[in-house]
Amino acid sequence: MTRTIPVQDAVPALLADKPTWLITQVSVHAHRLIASHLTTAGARGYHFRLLAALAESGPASQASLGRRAEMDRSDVTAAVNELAADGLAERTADTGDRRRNVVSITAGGRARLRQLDQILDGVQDELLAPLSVAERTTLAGLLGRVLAQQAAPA
Amino acid sequence: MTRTIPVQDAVPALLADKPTWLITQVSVHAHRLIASHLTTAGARGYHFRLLAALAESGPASQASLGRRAEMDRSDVTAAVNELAADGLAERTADTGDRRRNVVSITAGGRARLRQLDQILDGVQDELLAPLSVAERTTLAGLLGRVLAQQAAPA
DNA sequence: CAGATCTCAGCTATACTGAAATGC
DNA sequence: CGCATTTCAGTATAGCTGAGATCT
Repeated sequence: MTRTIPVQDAVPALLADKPTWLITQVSVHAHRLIASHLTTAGARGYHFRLLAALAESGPASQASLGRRAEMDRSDVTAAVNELAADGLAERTADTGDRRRNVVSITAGGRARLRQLDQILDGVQDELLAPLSVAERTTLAGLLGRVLAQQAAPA
Repeated sequence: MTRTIPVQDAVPALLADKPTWLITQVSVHAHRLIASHLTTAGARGYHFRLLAALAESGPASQASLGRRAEMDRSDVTAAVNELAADGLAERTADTGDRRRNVVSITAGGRARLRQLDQILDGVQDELLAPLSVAERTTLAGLLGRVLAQQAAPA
């Protein structure tokens, strides 16, 4: 299997052989695909993450949303503003705990979530095109185990 | 390096099941490990990348270095300044093509490269601790094939 | 009192763009 | 002329910190 990389501009083996390099490069590629496809649809990655969290776990405070979608507390505020401005989510006061807002997904938000999910599924296919279904499962399993260690370290 | 992640704030399945999400999260984790270990040694990731490129392919122009180490042309300038200030690389004029600089690695640079390489090998072990040797090979192979498609798309 | 929440202002690192100066 | 190289200035974005106001 030959790759068309000019010899003079080849990535050093000392680098190319390291798993962290492979992961980083694939991640960069994935990020570009996602940003490109979502931008076409007028969305951002965090829009999808927030809508997914809202759809799966129901209305939530912004702090909880941030933890579930792996977003900083400061950035959730602006992101929810964007979703609300587009009618995809609603922000109301929490009558039980008046420090909090309660953010809920709207019908339009659910439709948007389905649309973005389809776009992202297409990105998975594009990114993993060289791999068979079985290989994609293997890859996801290995990555999942690496991540599990991070979430629950020794 | 902070780790939070209470159990009740689980990542939505719609997200957690996507390979791009797994890859991104592992990449973030890897980046934190690398930055943490290299900072302790007073280095940056691009220092290693540049030194590796210089050691493997010999003296090179900054443009070629940037392509090999996946760095922007603008950022190579500052990075080479840092290496030169530490005596790890030397910048001289190219007598054959007077647009170019020729950057060479020094003896100190080679020693530094060996040191950083050992640090990064340790990071690989830490990141991939949950996987067997065979599984690490499988993971690297799968990621390599995904990347190969990126470098030489259909 | 300690601690959680929301918001805003601002910081830092990274990646990239534009343009000028020089030379092929 | 087009194109490559180096350099600097500036932009955009993500991720994060600090602090204040409010509330449990």
